[in-house]
Amino acid sequence: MTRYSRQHKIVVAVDCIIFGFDGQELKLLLIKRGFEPEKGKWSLMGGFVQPAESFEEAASRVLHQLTGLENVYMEQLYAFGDPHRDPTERTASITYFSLIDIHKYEKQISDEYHAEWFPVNQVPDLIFDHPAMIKMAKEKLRYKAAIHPILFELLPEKFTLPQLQNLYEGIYDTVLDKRNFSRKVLSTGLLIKQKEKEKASSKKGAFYFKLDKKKYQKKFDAFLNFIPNPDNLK
Amino acid sequence: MTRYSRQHKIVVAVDCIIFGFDGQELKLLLIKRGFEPEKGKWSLMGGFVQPAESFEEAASRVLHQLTGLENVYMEQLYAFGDPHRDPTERTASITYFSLIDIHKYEKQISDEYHAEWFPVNQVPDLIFDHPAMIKMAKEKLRYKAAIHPILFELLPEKFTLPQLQNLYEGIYDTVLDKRNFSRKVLSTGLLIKQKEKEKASSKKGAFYFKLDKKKYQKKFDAFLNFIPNPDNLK
DNA sequence: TCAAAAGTGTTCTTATTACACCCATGG
DNA sequence: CCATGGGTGTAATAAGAACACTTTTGA
Repeated sequence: MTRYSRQHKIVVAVDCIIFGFDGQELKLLLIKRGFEPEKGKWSLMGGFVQPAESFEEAASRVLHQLTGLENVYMEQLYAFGDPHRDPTERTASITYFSLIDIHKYEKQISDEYHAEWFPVNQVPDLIFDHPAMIKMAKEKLRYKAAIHPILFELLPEKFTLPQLQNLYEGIYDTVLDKRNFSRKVLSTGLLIKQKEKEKASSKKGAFYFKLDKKKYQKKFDAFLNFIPNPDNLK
Repeated sequence: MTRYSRQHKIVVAVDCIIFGFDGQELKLLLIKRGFEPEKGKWSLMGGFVQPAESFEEAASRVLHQLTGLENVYMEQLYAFGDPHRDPTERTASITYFSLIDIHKYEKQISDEYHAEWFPVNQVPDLIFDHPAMIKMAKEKLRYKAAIHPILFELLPEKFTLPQLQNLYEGIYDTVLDKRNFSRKVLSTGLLIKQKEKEKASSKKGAFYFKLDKKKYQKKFDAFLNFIPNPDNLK
């Protein structure tokens, strides 16, 4: 068969913007780049797309390499293609952002890559256009979480309402009324109250909830509205 | 400097999903593909990314080639990268969707490519994964237009409320109450009433409106809510 | 026994929906 | 003079926001 013989060809990589939540603040998993150029500098976890791989497969592979995790929430963010974004050679980057339960990733794997979690607002200097990627990912997360029940992906299987509220407050850098928050969240029908309480962070203890996975699938694309005035955010 | 010498390289193309509205229904501009493989079949307008071009630049160039238009609404949709999506040779496609005023494009240019407008729900057989691209673009348009004042991009500078309502009704395949619709639209403050009326489509005539460009810029990312129950759409 | 965090109810305000009549005009 | 499509108002309902006290219990 014919080929597009004279066409310009480009190295294509994937980069993963990996979010986690430690109960206090939103964090990003970054690695120390292991090869030239910019070896030893901080970077998003990435990798080159291999001949038999789709972009999604490459991104899942890369995420798995770093975290040991599979089947986590991941979506394509944006294709970065500026011809000079990597000074070595033209390289496009298809970026993916994922939300993981920070307690589930395998630290020893992560250690091999010299990975560290950084608070989203205190990331170190990064290579190339990775700061722009992170900026876009943060914006998209805030945008999407204001409408869709996406943040549960960052929490462990069982979590409390105060934990969930903390997460929203952290992401939107705001303070929410707990009465209104719990009413709104519970009114979605997405949460199932457990019998046990989390007793570590308060004397009274807070009830655990689990996600109702079936309803979650169904409501995922629904427009919720967890954040009162998404317009008025800082 | 070093190069990623042994890395797999990929031909990268852009494809444009071009929406227009003729006053009656939402349409897509498609071309007859001019080269092998699949020469003569219907296709999205596309082109290969050139060495010095970013993806955005390539997409703008391709759109301009077909329509003669510049500075129209365009946003990146998705990067399609399945290794076998083009049987000739591995080719990634970065897709962009744009909204144009259907009356502004230059028909003679379009004729060179044997381009035609098709109602979005009656597109012919298309090459490769172009049907999936169109499906995604339609979904994104509906999604986005339910929240953001994006559909004005499809209308001429001056338009009437009935025209605008027709557009929303067409895109959501629904019927809206004109009293509630006009109240909601006008309450955004985005529209400036003109003195003239459009007299072609009714005896009484309908007032023209123009977009308040400044407010439009400001409110573009705001969450509006033109469609009563985005959840309950068919 | 008290400090600290969890949990819950009511009122007010605003937004959304449903719904029906008059207006202007060209034929 | 009437058929056609444009334009407008009101009342009922639902959703969102503001707000404060009681409960539990470990130290």
